[in-house]
Amino acid sequence: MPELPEVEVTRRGIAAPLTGQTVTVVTVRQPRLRWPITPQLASILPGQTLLDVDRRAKYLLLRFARGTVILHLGMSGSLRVLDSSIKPEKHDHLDISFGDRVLRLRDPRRFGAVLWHEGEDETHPLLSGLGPEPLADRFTGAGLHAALARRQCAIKLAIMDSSVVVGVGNIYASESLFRARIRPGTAARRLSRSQCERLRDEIRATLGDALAAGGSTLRDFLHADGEPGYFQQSYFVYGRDGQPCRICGTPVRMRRLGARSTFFCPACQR
DNA sequence: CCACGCTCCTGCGCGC
DNA sequence: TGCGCGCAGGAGCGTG
Repeated sequence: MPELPEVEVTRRGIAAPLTGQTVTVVTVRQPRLRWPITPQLASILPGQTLLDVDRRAKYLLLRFARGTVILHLGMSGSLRVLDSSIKPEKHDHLDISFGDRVLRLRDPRRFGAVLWHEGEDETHPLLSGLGPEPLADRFTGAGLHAALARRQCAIKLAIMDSSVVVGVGNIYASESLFRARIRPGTAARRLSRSQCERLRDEIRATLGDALAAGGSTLRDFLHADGEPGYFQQSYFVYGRDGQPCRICGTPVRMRRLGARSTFFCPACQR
């Protein structure tokens, strides 16, 4: 599932070949994603030039003169830049064509979203109220500590809450907490200031490492086959229930937290 | 304000 | 090249 590093790699992968290109045709084959693809997209976009591709949380923001395409990949979404002659396959729901190249969205589970928005980002309900970007300087240990002060929920749920910090999904939540040596079930408000500093640093390091690993897959965005922007890392704890901790050898444990699989080392994490 | 459960959807793994 | 079932998962949203 695309987490923030994958989304950022996707952003770079599509921005490079498409920025400055002008939309010729929009083809919607299946509008029913998480919300319907904005119906007017096919009439609005042609003739407009892609000015830039930004990212906020896991939302990709395709900038045009008249507005922004807000695009989320959900759980199974992927974007590729292909030659227009390549035929769409099952689950290829949307094409934004730029002459002989096409930006193609594939999303088998259809948890993604493609919405047209005119106006400032902050005026859109999906973008207003988002917390800090984890890789930006504005995300600080002190700020995290303050955000957690009244939260009784498990720290893992808190860092997956987009009003606290954006872009930390299920995998990297477990990984960051392992690296910060904090139990996922700890009440958020119980974290000390120094633990928050540590957690902040490890969230950044975890996402940063994944981003670095994904950078090498950029070329895949211009290929027809292979999964673009996806990269299998070797995780410390995620998906490793019962296997030895890579640091101390103690079997990794799995538990449910907010209906999500959560992994931790009972010895390394207190 | 906060917490929690529901919901969307399909591929996959499992048991038979 | 089986079939039917149940789960996983991002994140918005409604409810208490």
